Amino acid sequence: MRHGPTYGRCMHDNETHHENPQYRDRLARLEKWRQAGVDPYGRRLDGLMSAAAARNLHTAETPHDGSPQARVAGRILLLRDIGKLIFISIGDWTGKIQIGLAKQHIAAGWEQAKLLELGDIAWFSGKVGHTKTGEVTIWADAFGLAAKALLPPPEKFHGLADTELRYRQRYLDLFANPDSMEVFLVRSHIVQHIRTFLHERQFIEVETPMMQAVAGGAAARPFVTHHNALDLNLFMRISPELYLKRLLVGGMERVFEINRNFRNEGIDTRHNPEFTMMELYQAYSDLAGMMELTESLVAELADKRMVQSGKPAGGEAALPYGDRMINYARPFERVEYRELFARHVGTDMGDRAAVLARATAQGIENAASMDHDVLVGLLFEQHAEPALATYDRPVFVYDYPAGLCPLTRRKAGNPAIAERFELYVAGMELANAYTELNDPAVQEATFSAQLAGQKAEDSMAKMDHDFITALQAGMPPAGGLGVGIDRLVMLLVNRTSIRDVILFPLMRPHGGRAIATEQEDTPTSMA
RNA sequence: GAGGCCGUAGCUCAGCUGGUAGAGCAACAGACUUUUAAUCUGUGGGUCCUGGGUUCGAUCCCCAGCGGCCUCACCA
Repeated sequence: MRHGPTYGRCMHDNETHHENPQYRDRLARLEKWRQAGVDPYGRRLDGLMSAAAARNLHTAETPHDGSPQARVAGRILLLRDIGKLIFISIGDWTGKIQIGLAKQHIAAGWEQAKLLELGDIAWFSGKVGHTKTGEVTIWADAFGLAAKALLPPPEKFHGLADTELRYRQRYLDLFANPDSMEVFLVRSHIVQHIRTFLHERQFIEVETPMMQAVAGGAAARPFVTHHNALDLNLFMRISPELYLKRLLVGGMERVFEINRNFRNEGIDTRHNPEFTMMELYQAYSDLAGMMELTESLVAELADKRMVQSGKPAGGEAALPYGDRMINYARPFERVEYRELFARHVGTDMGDRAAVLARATAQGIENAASMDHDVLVGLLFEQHAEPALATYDRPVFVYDYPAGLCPLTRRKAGNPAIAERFELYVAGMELANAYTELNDPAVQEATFSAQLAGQKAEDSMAKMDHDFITALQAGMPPAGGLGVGIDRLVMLLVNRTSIRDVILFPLMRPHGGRAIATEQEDTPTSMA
């Protein structure tokens, strides 16, 4: 989209729409800068200090008019012109700092100082002092325009509240709403900490294909795309699992990947079509190893967050989420799938007759002809999962019915149970782990059974023969773990919508489906 | 995909049983050398999401469409 005269909903209107007068006023002011010999779109600035660093230069001994010199740059968020003195608050991604522009100190540049307006990006240098009310202030002796803003910024006190504009024009959200900037800075720190955590445990980070001829490793509908030169339909991956396991076969004993998966499913407060997963595999480990790893990682991250938000480390280990508190103190709660099932469904999950009766009473169609474990899974979702939302601590649910986990090793001495856990926090599935299946014959059989049970419209899944070949070459016994990064961030920064922790969540384009369809018909290549 | 709620000035929001739209901030003109969402005086600014319908008359009622949020379904 080109420069428009306004934000948001009207931006699809073209030149027939009259221009926003504020846009014209700003264009006129841009011309004044040019007439003053200033390029309103500046160049590289050296020797800059962050707003936070500049503020930290100020101490109890600092005199009013300041002593240490600082040079800062940022967006003008507040501007109070009181005649021969202008107070400006600029913001950068470390926070805000006040600038004092006094006519007596600026002299020749005073005319230009009066040209500055809200939203402009500017730099200032001067001494760090304070006002008589104690506000830390850079008393500027030099300044300049770094970039002219032609659009007026959102309201200075309320920020940008319109959720649609916040997601579609995230750049506005980021500079107008400091809380939103904070979310994404914290997100970056969380991901960085995960990498450090895993590197310390001798994992290496890898990248595996996002475009796959066979989309495997999870039960989900994939997106379809096409490679022109090979004239080949490809799927966007729904999981990196089958590739990461190939690396175990190759001898990479501890691998992880933090990257996007794509699932062609619905969108809601916990689901975005593209989402970020951390997936890892550790040779010679198992479910218990994954549980220890997950608990350490999540508890550490929660602890870091508590320290960041000013709570003493080692105290009450709780973080707010929505209208409640989640307590991340170790050890997390552990509960067996079978026990939860019995508690909330009311029968033993191994009791075929009782399960069937319960399912029929529930109104599940064709219950009698359905796989027993699938029925168990349905009843679990209906009764036990909602109960998990009431826990105020993270809960490991472990030992799943084998029929629900085709890529998982069966429990020693109990082939009906798969060595799998899911970690639930505030009712959300946050992590998922397994003792991996490394027997190629069993793997092939479970794949086949899974494919046979698939509905026609879902059967984009195919047998991944090369993966079976890989297992035949020998994969070490291993533990595998997946953690939903977006959801982890949601929990740690207290946002109940996944769109608040994804910079650019998927939005229907303006103009609706018609435009999307037109684009579909357009050739995708110039060649 | 289904249901509920929503779309009003650049931004944040009011707008009664239907009578032709308001505030704050922002903008424009002016005053002001320690403000803190600065203050004070004055001025301008609207396709009330779009298109139909009902009505003497629609921001308001009805229908359809577009977009958003929430709940549900599929999924993690």
